[in-house]
Formats: sequence, C-alpha cells, structure tokens
Amino acid sequence: MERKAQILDAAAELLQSRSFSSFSYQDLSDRLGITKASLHHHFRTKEALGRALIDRSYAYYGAALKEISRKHSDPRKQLDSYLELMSEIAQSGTKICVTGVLQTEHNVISKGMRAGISRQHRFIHRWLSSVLEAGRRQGLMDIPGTPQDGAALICAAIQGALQNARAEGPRKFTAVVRQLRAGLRPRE
Amino acid sequence: MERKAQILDAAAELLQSRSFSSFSYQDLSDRLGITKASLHHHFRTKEALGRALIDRSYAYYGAALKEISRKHSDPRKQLDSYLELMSEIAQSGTKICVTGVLQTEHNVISKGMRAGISRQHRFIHRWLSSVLEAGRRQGLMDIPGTPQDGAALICAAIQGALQNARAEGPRKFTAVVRQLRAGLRPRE
DNA sequence: GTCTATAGCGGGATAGAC
DNA sequence: GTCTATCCCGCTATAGAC
Repeated sequence: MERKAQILDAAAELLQSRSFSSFSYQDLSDRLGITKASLHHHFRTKEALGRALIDRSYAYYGAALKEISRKHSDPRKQLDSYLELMSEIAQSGTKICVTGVLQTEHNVISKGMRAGISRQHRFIHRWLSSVLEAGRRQGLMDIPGTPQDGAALICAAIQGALQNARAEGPRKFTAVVRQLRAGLRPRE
Repeated sequence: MERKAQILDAAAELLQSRSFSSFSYQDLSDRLGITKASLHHHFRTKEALGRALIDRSYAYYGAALKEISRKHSDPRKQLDSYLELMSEIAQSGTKICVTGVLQTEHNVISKGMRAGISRQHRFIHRWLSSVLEAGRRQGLMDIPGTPQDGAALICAAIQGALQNARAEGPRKFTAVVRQLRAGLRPRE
C-alpha cells in the first residue's frame, strides 16, 4: 500500500504538470526507480491508474472541503479557504487542477475516467453553491444571480486562472481571485 | 495553398476536440484522404503544424475582434459579441478554445508554440481590458476593480466554462456567462 | 504534390523467473 | 513485489519514385 501511494503521488505530479496522455509508465519508472513491469503490477493498465488518480483527488477535496466547513462557520471564510487551497496549486508554478487537465482530454479518456471527473466537478460546484447560498441567507454576501451560477463562475474561473497563471505567471491567478471576490461583494 | 488550408482546418478541429498530443498525422490522413508523407510535405514537423495552427488562431481573433470594434461602438455590445463568439465553440459540443488546450499542454509543447499562445492570450486580454475601460469611462458599466482584472476574469472564466460545458453540458457555459455579466453590471 | 516503403523510437502491456 | 525480456503497436519523420 505504501508503494501504491508513492506511485499515486508521482503520477499526480505528472498528471498535473504534463497531462494524462503526456506522461508514461517510463516517466514513473525513472522517478521511482522501479521498472515499468512493477508499475503494471500495482496498476494493471494506465486507465486504472487514471481512475485511481481521480478517486484520490475526489477523496482529497471531500476531506478538504469538509475540514473547511468544520473549521469556519462564516461562509466568507469558507470561500476564502477554498480560494487559498486553489492558490497553492498556482504557487507550484508547474501544476494546474486535475479537473482542468482531464476535461481538456475529455474526448480521449475512458468513460470511467469521465464519470469520475464529472462527479468531482459536481461535488465542488455543489459545495460552493451551498457556501454562496449561506452567504446570501445570512446577509454576508451580495451575490447577483443564483448561488448555482455564482458557483459555476468560480469553478470555471479558477480552472481557467490556474491555466493562465502557469503560462503567464502567478499574478494572473491573484488578479482573477481579486475580481471574483469583488463580484461576489462580501460585506465587511 | 488550398491544401494547406484544408489541412489546417482539419487539424484545428482535431486540436480543439482531442488536444495537441492526442491527434496524429494518421488522423489527418484519414480525414483528408492523403498520406502522412504528403502531410509532412506541407508541414515538415508536427511542431511546425502546431505553430501554424496558433498563428491562424491569432489571425482569426485579430480579425474577429477588429470586426466587432468596427461594427459596434457601444462597449456593452462589443462584450456581447465577444461572448457570442465564444459561445459558438460551446455549441459545437466537442470543442474548447485553443488557448485552453495548449495552456493545459504548456509543459509538453515547444517554446515557439508557448510564445504564440502567450501572444494570443495577451492580445485578447488587452482587447477586453480596453472594452471594459471604455464601458466604465462612458458610464455604461459598473466594474468593480480594474479593467485589467475584469478582463482577466473573463478570459479565465470563458476558458474554464468551455471545458466544463463540454464535459457537463452547454448549460454550464450559459450559467457562467450570465454570472459574468451580472458581475460587470452593465447599465440598461 | 503525392505516393510507397521504411526507419527508429517510445508507448502500453504481458510472461515468467526470482 | 520486483525483475528481465519481449511483444505489438502507433507515432513522427525521411528517402526516393512518379
């Protein structure tokens, strides 16, 4: 299980920096110092590895967002924490979000992988919707439009901003976050 | 030249539906009915084809945005036309924007391709900034923050929205556009 | 400008020994 | 669980005839 986790760590790094189609078992072999054949022992096919990566990402966000909800009751703080979480990816300088990578490869990955990505996207969208909904209900945010639309904008903008930022520099990410917050008008 | 254009048409379609690394000269050969060797006659390397695709995309947006600026003097109409242009991609159901595809492959493409994508991104960002700036100056839009930040949000959100929409359905795109417009608060 | 033929590499994957 | 050895395939790219 130790090994499996090591492989997933290295694979996640490669997925987010190079995309799914553009990393190989050979790349993993080089990084981990074990042969391709051994890697196939842990994940029989690359598709299986892909599904495992998505499941792991889903579990990560599940835990992270739950933790945020537990830690802060103020929806403004919850939103901030989410944005902070995403900004860590931007600060890597080499990675973008898993959803962005795999939605871009939507037409070249398996149905199983597509389903996993869809589930993750919908989960995060739902969480953000509920945060915005609470923010409005408690009179803490002045959201124009529905919480669902607001959440859709945040999902799309953060995903695009990470891609823009890796290519153009991290200031692109902070600019988008700044504008996003301005548009949601949290009250002081 | 006729042939070159045909190849670029087919390649653009494949680029936007499958990503750069995930289409091959064989795919083009199948679609166009000419051999891989012939394709190499027109574009010696795939990298050269990639650069040509980016140049073509850049020229396309150059012409399209110029045309929009010529046609409408009202910045609100200019913005609407831009969003309309992007929504055509969403309506395809299979394609996403070139910038999104190639920024996602940022670490696996050549420097020349990166430079071309960067130029295109900065061009569109600059155009949007000037539209928002005019909107504010003429008292037609109530943009919170700078026009530059506003433009960065639009770029990122549209790019992400196209990816979300292809995976989750076209309503994702319209939701993002709706929220984007609400955040920019154009006056009636 | 298009073809046939082929080189050369790297990809995912398997068999079977240890 | 890891290895060596190997398979088969598709990829980019080239040579050279028509």
